Amino acid sequence: MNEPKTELPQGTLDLLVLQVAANGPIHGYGIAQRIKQISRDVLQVPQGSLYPALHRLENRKLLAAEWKPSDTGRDARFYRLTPKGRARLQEQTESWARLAEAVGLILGTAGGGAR
Amino acid sequence: MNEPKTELPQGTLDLLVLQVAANGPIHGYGIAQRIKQISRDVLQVPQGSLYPALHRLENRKLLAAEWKPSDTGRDARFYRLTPKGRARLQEQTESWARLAEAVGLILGTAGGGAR
DNA sequence: CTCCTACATATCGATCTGCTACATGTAGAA
DNA sequence: TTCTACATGTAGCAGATCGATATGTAGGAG
Repeated sequence: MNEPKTELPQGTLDLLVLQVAANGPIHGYGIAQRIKQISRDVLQVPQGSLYPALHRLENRKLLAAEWKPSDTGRDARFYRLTPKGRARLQEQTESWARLAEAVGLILGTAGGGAR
Repeated sequence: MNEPKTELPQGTLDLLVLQVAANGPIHGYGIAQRIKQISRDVLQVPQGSLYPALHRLENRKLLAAEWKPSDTGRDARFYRLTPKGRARLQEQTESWARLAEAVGLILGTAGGGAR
């Protein structure tokens, strides 16, 4: 009934999109599907977040795009990672790891740090 | 030289503050110190983020505050968790766990999903 | 005496980003 | 015909973090 809404913290969306795009050319709609699928429906990316993010990443030359027919025959915009994007993905991934570890440390305090 | 700047994604700060405040009354400055210390200097909370966050949390009745002299004798504002704050902390903690797991799944894709 | 650092709080404005709602259009199934 | 899946896009709002700036005390270095 009440599925908890997991909103994406700032910066997280870029990381996810870059990672998914790193696995080969894929269009926006597909990116959203994959994120949802791989995360077992935990992460759902609304279009209003997705497309602006894609445009952002393209403007910053982290992604490159071209129009090509999708599986269904209709034209879609396929994105692939640029070298710059690949570098950024690595940075972001490390940054996320640091953050996750640090937050884990703080949250671990609850049980009593010394335990 | 270039220490990587770990900026706090939206919402994360509240979680950290609530958690630290859960360990007993503490003033703002002390909260920042603790977060920095426990995270081994990975997480540093600027004043420009900290105090607005504290006011926010107080307005929402997640924290309660009172003026008391600190260890050094000067007056400081001590915060403690309200019952509502405790509930929120639990929610946020679970939410964070879900998010961290989901992001982990996506990032894990790099090595080859099936593996 | 003066300067600098640590303690302690606070606000303002810039900036970024994510979300809701809305708009467009095709194709196939019910 | 109506509804869903596919596929992209924009406008405007809401929310949060950050850097810069301000105030004031106390103690140690020079």
